[in-house]
Amino acid sequence: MAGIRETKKQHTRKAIMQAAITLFSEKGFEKTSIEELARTAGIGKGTIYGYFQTKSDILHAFCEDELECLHAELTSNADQEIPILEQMVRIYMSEFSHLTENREFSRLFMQQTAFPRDVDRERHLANEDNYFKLLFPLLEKAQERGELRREVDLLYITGHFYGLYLLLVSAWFSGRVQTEGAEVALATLFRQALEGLQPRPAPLPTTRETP
Amino acid sequence: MAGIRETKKQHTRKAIMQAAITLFSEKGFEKTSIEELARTAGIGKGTIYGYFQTKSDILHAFCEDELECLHAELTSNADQEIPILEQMVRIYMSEFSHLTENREFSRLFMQQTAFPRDVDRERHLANEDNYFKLLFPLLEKAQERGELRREVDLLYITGHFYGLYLLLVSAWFSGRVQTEGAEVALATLFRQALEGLQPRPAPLPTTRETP
DNA sequence: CTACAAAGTTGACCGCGGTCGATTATTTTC
DNA sequence: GAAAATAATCGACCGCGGTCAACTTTGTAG
Repeated sequence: MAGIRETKKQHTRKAIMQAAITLFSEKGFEKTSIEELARTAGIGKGTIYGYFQTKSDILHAFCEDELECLHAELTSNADQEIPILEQMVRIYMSEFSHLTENREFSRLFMQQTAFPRDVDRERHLANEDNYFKLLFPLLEKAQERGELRREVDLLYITGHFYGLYLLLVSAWFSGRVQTEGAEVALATLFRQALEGLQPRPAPLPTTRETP
Repeated sequence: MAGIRETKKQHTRKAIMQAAITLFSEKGFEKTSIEELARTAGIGKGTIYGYFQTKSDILHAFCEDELECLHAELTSNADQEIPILEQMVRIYMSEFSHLTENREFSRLFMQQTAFPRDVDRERHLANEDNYFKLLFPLLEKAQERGELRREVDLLYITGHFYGLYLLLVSAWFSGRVQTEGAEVALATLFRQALEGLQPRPAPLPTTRETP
């Protein structure tokens, strides 16, 4: 038996998602009401809550799809031979350019991603682990090539890049960084992180100039 | 003339803030309704909107007070002679320990701080500038002492520390970092940022345990 | 003091996100 | 097949944040 119920459920879920994509893109997340969403999907208002717990959850589901797609894209495009700096810039700029496509949308997404509610913690960690699966191999290779210090934990290295990415996004939302200047800024930050903020020790361990 | 109006306004504002502090601390931000807030402050619901534009604004006002207090505390405690690493850890751990005191509260605050709505942009930038005023002198001194590269823009240096702080907070909210482990994690990240993620070209002249 | 203008206050009202018990559709049991 | 059990759907309903036109209080001009 195919299971009429299961079929219908899948169909309804698709309908909700489709309506969400349409309406969110058309008039934005905030301006779209649940009632309108339900009407567009051809179902009752309450039904939505059988599929998603909150309005934001619908956004999340949508973003997760996007992210999955993005990951797939990155995984296939990942060129493990180019310098790690360039790899990281590419990856995070791909993400960033998704952000710029819908500002309001992305604000909510970033707010929930960076500082998730306790309820979303599990899902959030799973998402992050996916990220690690993507990044770790690249970073390991870079370690082997001698581009990254071997004694630094991969989790920390990931953290550095992600932290600087958060900074960039934050600066973008606050208007301190424009869309056009983002790539340069990110590349600069990444390069500085690689090279270190303190002066590199001179080839000859000469003493300080001024005591 | 004392100005009855001005006096009353100040008084009302104080009353709202006082009610907010009480109720937010007691039952949390989300669980406190504007109506209850108004009742507690002894005024009508609509009056609140003569003083604050949104419910979040009340939170913001409260947080700004906190921040101002924090800044004052930091400015007076700032010891410009200790290593910059330690200075930065102290400053950001002060902030962090404020966060841990009220989780729900802080989530909202961080969400709005890191990814502010366009409406709040101006206020946000002003806040950040305050931060810079606090940090820049310390960083400049560190540059002069040779602890930080002189050719790196102070804005970028600030960015590095702030980005890693964002990361830490994010990891704390997602449960990846516990409250107790935060300081060690942050210090590690900061140290790595200073030293750089790529292998140093020459060994550090300071200490060297294992060849 | 009076009349008028300006500023401040108010609660009924709106639309929203989210809940819930009643209703309908599907599956299981016999 | 019918009947019982379970799952899915629905929209009236709730409390909330936020608005607004009517109203009250304060300041000012003659």
